[in-house]
Amino acid sequence: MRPASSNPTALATPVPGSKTLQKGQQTRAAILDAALALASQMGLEGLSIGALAEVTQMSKSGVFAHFGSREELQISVIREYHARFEEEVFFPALQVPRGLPRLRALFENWIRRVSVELEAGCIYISGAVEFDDRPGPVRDALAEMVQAWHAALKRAIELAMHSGHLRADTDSDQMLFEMHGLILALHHDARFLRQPGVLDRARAGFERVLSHYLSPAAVAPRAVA
Amino acid sequence: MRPASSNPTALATPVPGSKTLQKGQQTRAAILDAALALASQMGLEGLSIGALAEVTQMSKSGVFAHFGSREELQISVIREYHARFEEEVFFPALQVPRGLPRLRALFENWIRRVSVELEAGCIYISGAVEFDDRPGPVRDALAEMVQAWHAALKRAIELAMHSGHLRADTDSDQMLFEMHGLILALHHDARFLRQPGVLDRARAGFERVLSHYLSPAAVAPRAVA
DNA sequence: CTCAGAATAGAACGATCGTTCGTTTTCTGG
DNA sequence: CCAGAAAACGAACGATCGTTCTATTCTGAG
Repeated sequence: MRPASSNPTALATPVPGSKTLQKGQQTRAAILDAALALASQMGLEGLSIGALAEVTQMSKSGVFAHFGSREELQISVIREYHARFEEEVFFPALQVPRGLPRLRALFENWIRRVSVELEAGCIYISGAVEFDDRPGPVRDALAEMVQAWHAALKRAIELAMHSGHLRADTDSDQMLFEMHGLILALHHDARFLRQPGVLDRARAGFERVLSHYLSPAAVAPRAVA
Repeated sequence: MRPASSNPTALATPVPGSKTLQKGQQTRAAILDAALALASQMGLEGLSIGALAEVTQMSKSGVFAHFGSREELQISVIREYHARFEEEVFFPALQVPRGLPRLRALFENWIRRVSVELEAGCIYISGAVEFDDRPGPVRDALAEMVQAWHAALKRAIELAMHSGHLRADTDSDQMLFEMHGLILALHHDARFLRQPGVLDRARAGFERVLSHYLSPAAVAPRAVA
């Protein structure tokens, strides 16, 4: 994932085989960082090279040269967001015991990511709306990332089924659909309607979803519910 | 609501007091119709006067003159969408007996509206994403309409509570939150991910939500559930 | 039929967009 | 330290944006 440090021998001197780039990748990362913030606020379609140049104190052509086209810039932003999303939501949950605990951790991390972005906006969600009618490589890249995340969630659900935490007849796609709905409603009410306390509403909704799919064996150690 | 026909005496001859406009309102309606289709596909931000002029076979300034500004055009589109939404989703449900049947009708109409728009897109949803970070009159108008719709739904939920169909301790805001989530997930999966069969997934989710909030007295006449 | 006023057209404006090109600055390996 | 490459700049392009202004066409009431 990391740009150049994948080769442990590459500390200061570049690897012979690799392209002799250092400063380039560095400013590219800085541009991408600003682009991510800008796209989170203005949307992927609202992301303009001129505004990006102004923020990064560079010339338009200087910014442009790093990506070759606006489309490539948008795709790079999507990939960068995906990497951060993984690192913030997915990977930490892997250190939680599989099954129900991990599923809970995934949802809690997801919720926090969406609600922390009260001033940032989730690119997965805004991008889905922006590109649901625009075919092309940007839409393809976005859909690929979203589907990868959904697939990971589905695996976590099925792991919880096989662990006996969730009912064996659980429809994992249906449960994922309902979880996703809670996230989207949270995003909508928090960001657009500016409603306070929606975070707990999403949590309560998740508990209600869980209470339906929990296996009878798993509810026993818990309270009356 | 209707522009000029609110006065029953105004059949062909314009009312003395009203402005003597006929052709104007007519082409304005035609423009608005095209604008609604265009905004549904490209988003409210993607709606451009130039493209609108091309579709309606008019000049840019001719289109422009009907609204005075792009913002006013966007707001007019929102209002027009609201009127159609009411006519398609809300009003028909009023002819269904209040309580649970009406609530079911509201959700079913809502679902259909969102899924019929597989090639149109719900402006409430896309607009919420586009304007969640852009204050101004457009956002205000959009938020007003969305909140009015949510308030209507909340009233329907509380009517079902008072009718004894839903549990008396139902948190109507919470239930509305979960219903809204199902709609948003349906919109996302159908329009962006192009998944087939998500309509039934939303219906199943709603039945699950209902099964939790249904009053014990109301579940009796139904099957084993 | 006429004629005021509404409705539309047409041209132009400044601004911004993504992109191209040639030059200049900055870095870096030998 | 120096040559060559990489990176950044600056100016310009054609296109499109919303908007303004003036002129033309159309329409409907007296």
